[in-house]
Amino acid sequence: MKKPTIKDVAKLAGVSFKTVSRVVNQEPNVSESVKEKVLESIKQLNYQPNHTARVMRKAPFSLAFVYDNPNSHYVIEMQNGIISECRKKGFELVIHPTDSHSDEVGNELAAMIGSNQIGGIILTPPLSENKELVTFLLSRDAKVVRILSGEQPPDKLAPVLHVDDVDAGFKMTQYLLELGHRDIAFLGFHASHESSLGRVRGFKKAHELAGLSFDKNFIIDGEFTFESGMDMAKQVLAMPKRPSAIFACNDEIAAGAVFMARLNDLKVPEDISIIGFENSPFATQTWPHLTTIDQPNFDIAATAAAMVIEMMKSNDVHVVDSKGFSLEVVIRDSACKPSL
Amino acid sequence: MKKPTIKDVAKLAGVSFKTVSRVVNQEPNVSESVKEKVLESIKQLNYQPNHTARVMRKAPFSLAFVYDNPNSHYVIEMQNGIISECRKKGFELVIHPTDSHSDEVGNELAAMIGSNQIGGIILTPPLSENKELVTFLLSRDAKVVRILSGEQPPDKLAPVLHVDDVDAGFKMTQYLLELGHRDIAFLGFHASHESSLGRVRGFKKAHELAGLSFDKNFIIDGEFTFESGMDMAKQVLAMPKRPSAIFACNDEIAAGAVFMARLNDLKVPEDISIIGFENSPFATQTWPHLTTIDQPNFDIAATAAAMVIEMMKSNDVHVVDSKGFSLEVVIRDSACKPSL
DNA sequence: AAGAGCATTGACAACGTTGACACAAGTAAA
DNA sequence: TTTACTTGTGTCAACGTTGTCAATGCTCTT
Repeated sequence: MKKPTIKDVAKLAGVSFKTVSRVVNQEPNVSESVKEKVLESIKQLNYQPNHTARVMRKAPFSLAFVYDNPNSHYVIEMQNGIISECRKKGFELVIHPTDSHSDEVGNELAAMIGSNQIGGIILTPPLSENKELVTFLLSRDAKVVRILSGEQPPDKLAPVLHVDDVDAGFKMTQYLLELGHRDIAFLGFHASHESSLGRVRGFKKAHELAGLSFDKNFIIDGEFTFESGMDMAKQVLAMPKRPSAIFACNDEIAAGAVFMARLNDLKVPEDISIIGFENSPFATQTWPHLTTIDQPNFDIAATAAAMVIEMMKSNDVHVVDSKGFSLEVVIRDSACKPSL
Repeated sequence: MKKPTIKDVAKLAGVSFKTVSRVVNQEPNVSESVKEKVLESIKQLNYQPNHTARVMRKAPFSLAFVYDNPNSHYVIEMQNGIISECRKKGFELVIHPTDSHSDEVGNELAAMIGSNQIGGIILTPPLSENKELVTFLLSRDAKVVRILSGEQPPDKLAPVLHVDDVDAGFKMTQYLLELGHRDIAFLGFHASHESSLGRVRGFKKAHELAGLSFDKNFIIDGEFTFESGMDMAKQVLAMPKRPSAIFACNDEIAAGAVFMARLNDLKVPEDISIIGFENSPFATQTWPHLTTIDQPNFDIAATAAAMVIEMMKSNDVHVVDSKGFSLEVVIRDSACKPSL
């Protein structure tokens, strides 16, 4: 049995296929009686408008989510956020994992735009930091939304969802300072990592504002991994003046640090407070549960999707404004007042 | 500047647009000289065939990956496997997260099939176990491939990729028995979870084959989470006759068990061996690194994708056969010979 | 040299939809 | 009563491809 087309419905309802099209698209100027008849026929034949033909006459109903991120939790949260918005609006999501070190991304995306497969693109770091890429995509008529770390959008090229890492780092540090900690180690400094830079900046800012100095040796370089977290914690715990708290740049580092603390017979948080960043599953899969910063990835992604869809619908880049997201401290069990 | 169409290319090259179509589709019977001219024009105009129009005349070039799984690592690995295959074959992936408890899945997918958005579907557990759903989708002309746990495909409805959990459970248990363990606890029995059932079956089989009995009290019910792992380990460690090894049904459980062992001042693996299952990032993000079973999710997914694509291309369900995957033990540092 | 056969190319319809426009009938304004 | 506008409906072209078939010209038989 072939799939029914609009013409089959029209024949059954005894009207022209254009009238059926009108009913399907909820256009005005269809009499109640006819509309009813048509809807009846649609149900009877189980008719589904052909999405492809539709796209051909209108614009693409798909957007691409481009990522280059080893953190599957992050990707899935973003992805789910985008999808939830797409479902609401009747759009489709095409995912595009990539390697940001490859020059191919731009061309691949351009090809998808050019072939009408997608109309919009959501870019995450570090791709979203690549100004050339954005400009190139824009020149190809893509609607682009970027998710970036930073207090403010860096330019006016395309709308940006900026996540305020400085503020988050500031809040978290302030929380630790208020608990009474004075010697806080920062684990996970990474010069080429925007988020890391923002978080240290907030870390410093909080100290300055409180009129406190901090030991530069307490800022440790490292990767965003469990193992690097163990290494960095090892360094820090071996120092003559051991910190009373550890600010880990993400939850994996924090989990590694917690583990290393235990290996050194230190209880968390009684002997040493350790906080994370991201509120990933890790945060509740380690013991104690991590006090951390919640990054509302799902919401950010959903907002980004809503923006691109808006831009695609109105065919205008300037229909939406950039938007900032501030992150909040989630208090759990891995930090407390320092022991005297 | 509008996107160039096949007709623009034809005009520039001074041939009919049908000839251009032939060149683009690499059809035979085009003279070298003409082909060259056309390719030149294509490059000059930066022409991209309109994917949508193409789909309308042929069949859909998209397949759906349907999942209902809280494990983001699993989802991402599958997803990446499918995409890698899609890229090679010029297909597109549409992801469809869902709630298997909802009755909507079938209708949603049927709508996507009906509207020509997708042609094939890859189903993962527990959705793939739902025979009604499969039958329904098949009746809607979908090409379906299922990924299931089990030694053999349960029916001939649609091709199945079956992962042999019994064999894997068997191998892992055998490994522990060969190390010399005689009291092994099984953490994570779950009556409605096919994989879990298979793994226990292998666990029992290995004992039987070795002519050994096992303590039924050592088979503990629980969820596939870190916290449940802690709970179950707690139960088992409190038993009068403490096991010398723990068979955890997945890596999260194992990580929870490792943690609980440490809380009880037991060294892993010296005092107690703990093995995982799945070889997720968890396995190397806990200390010691977990001896576990590797599940080649990426390969399984890629194979599944290749199958669906084959079925879509030839428009025949019987063009591919079901396929079994056997899993292998990955030896790391969390299991050793029992102390005497 | 003439017909058969093949390689090359083009004209045209078709896919299933939407948009532009036409037309008939009904309704309000003159 | 005529005019003009509104409402409901239909006809047809168009979107950018691919499939069908016909036309051309060439080579190969005999």
